Amino acid sequence: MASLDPKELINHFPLFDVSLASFISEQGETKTFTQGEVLMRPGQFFKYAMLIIRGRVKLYREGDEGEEFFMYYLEPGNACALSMMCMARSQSSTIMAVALEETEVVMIPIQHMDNLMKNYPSWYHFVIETYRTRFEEVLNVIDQIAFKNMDQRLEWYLKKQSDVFGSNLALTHQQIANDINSSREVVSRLLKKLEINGTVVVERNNIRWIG
Amino acid sequence: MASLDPKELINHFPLFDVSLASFISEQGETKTFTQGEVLMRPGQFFKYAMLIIRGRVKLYREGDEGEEFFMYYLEPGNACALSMMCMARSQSSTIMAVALEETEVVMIPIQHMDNLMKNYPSWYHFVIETYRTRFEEVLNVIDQIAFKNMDQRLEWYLKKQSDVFGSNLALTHQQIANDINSSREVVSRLLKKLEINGTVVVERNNIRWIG
DNA sequence: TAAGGCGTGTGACAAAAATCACACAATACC
DNA sequence: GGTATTGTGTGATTTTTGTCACACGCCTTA
Repeated sequence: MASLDPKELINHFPLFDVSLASFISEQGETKTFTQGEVLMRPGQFFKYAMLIIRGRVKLYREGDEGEEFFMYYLEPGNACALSMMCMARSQSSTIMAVALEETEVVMIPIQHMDNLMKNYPSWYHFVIETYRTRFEEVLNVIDQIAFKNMDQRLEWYLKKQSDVFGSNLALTHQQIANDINSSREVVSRLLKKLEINGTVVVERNNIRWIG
Repeated sequence: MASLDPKELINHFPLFDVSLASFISEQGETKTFTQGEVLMRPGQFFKYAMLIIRGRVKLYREGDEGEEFFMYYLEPGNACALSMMCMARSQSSTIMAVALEETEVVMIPIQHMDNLMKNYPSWYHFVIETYRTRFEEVLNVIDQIAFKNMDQRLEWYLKKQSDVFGSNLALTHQQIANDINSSREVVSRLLKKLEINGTVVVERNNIRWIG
């Protein structure tokens, strides 16, 4: 149970001022999720706002028949926007968040929210900034699936992945197909095109993003 | 220039407490947009948070080639979530908001935000609730376009329209096609199916939603 | 090194949706 | 009333994407 150092907190969350960081380090509980563990699932009621300190979390939408659709990752310095809309009466929002690797999270109980909002301007700046970023992200996702074809969506997806993981993407075609809600064969074919095009190199279990 | 009555404000915004309502009625500027006027356009920097008092606003996403994709309506008692993420450095968010009819809006200058957040808990409850609602809405849109076929999307679209406008929808097939980013012919054919199915009655310039 | 699982490649086909071409009915407007 | 405009209906065709069937290579492990 690593104790929470205000300085380290500010390192990850530069918007926080000192008093906020020390408040959170006192009142927040840190929790470590193991790889594959679910941070958030459909219909859940939130008792904590969650800040990512270490690790990586994958957010995706679930369809009625169990399909998945990747939305974005949370990294250290991010917060889970949905967890901060915590006053919500528990609605069955079908969104899933799972830890991609071992992930350390600061959990702030919701009863502190009023206090935080009222007395720590840097907190609500952070909250608003978090919402804004995620909203933009989700709007971009809509652009892709509303206006673009599979080939462009695939390219956009790979670029987004490489922003997070670097140019070597340890992904199978099947995993990609799941993330963009397509099928393995289609992904294989489109990847081949991109390879000819020179934007990727396709290897077994690995895709090198050239751009 | 209708003066702003705190009581009327609370009528539309039941989450507001009295002190908040009177602050807003003093500091907010009311503005009336005419039909078709743009409240918000791509790349705009916000100077005001906008609350809808009267009328109706249509929000949609614009594609690179000028395509439109309908997202949701704002009605009296709603606020424009994006306008409240106003501290943002002006990002070219390609979202459009236009008045569907004559629409009255309370504009709250952003310099009051800190004060509102700090001293009016009912304000930030309202802000969070606004974000939450819109986020959910946008996630539902993603569900539709990610997981559903055109026929289901059309049905969902019509249902959403009827929630706002009642069962008589004064829409042409072309307008619908624009909103869901499809083509007129496809919409015509699917509407015919829905009519046989018994969920709508198709008339010229009008669709009766039966459900 | 043989066997089996997993990841990938590919052709043939099916389904969904977009596009093209045109007919025609309802309404608006002279 | 006649004409133009706008909205709708419908077949034929194309494009895009998904599905099926199967081959094959790589990698693990027994």
